[in-house]
Amino acid sequence: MATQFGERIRELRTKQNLLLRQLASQLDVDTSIISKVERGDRQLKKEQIPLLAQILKADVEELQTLWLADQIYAVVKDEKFANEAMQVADKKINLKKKKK
Amino acid sequence: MATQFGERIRELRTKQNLLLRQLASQLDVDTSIISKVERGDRQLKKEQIPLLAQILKADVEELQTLWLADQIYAVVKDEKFANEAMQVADKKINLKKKKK
DNA sequence: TTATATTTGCCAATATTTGTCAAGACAATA
DNA sequence: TATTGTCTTGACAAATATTGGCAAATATAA
Repeated sequence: MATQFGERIRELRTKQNLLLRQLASQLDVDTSIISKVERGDRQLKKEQIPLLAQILKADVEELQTLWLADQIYAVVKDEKFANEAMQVADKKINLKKKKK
Repeated sequence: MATQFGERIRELRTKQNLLLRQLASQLDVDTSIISKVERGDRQLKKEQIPLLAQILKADVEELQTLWLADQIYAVVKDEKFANEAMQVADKKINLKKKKK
């Protein structure tokens, strides 16, 4: 299954008639990396997202959220108790938020 | 903040009057590793959970769930859009489940 | 104090991730 | 069919992260 992030990137890129190689060159990585990212074979590095968003004229926060969702999914995807673990993690996240 | 997993392990271990070194020896790792795991400085390897559960006479699935929750939390803990990403990931998880 | 338990910082070994390159697949078209 | 351009894939090396163990430091108890 492809990643949310990758699918969105491809969508944005093709809508703007950008070639993989053009996007790659602006991001300063090899074309193959973007190809893999869009297909969900690889994760982009978090630090590359802001520049990517800029190139694609996209909302950084949207891309960061999709990227993060992919990271979460990667961790739980084959786990039997994914849902239970998500709930436990969720509680902790919101506990932390309250504290602030 | 300590991990859910680590806190539970310590709880189980102390209740059974096991020393770090005794638990460590049964798990065949250095004492310091268990110390770090219990304090949340380190994550235990997933493969070690079944044996650990056995030693502590605990429910494997409970420990696996706590462990997984910690992995999720580690990924999102400093992220502004943790909640949004969790929601996105959640959708994907349950989509997958339906397919089966 | 002394003895024992736990914690901490550091290192080496191992594993994972990242990026590049080169070759291959595929489609459009001359 | 041969050519061109785009995209995909796998192999590899370099960079980075993780793991476990040691030893010194610290805490706890007798």
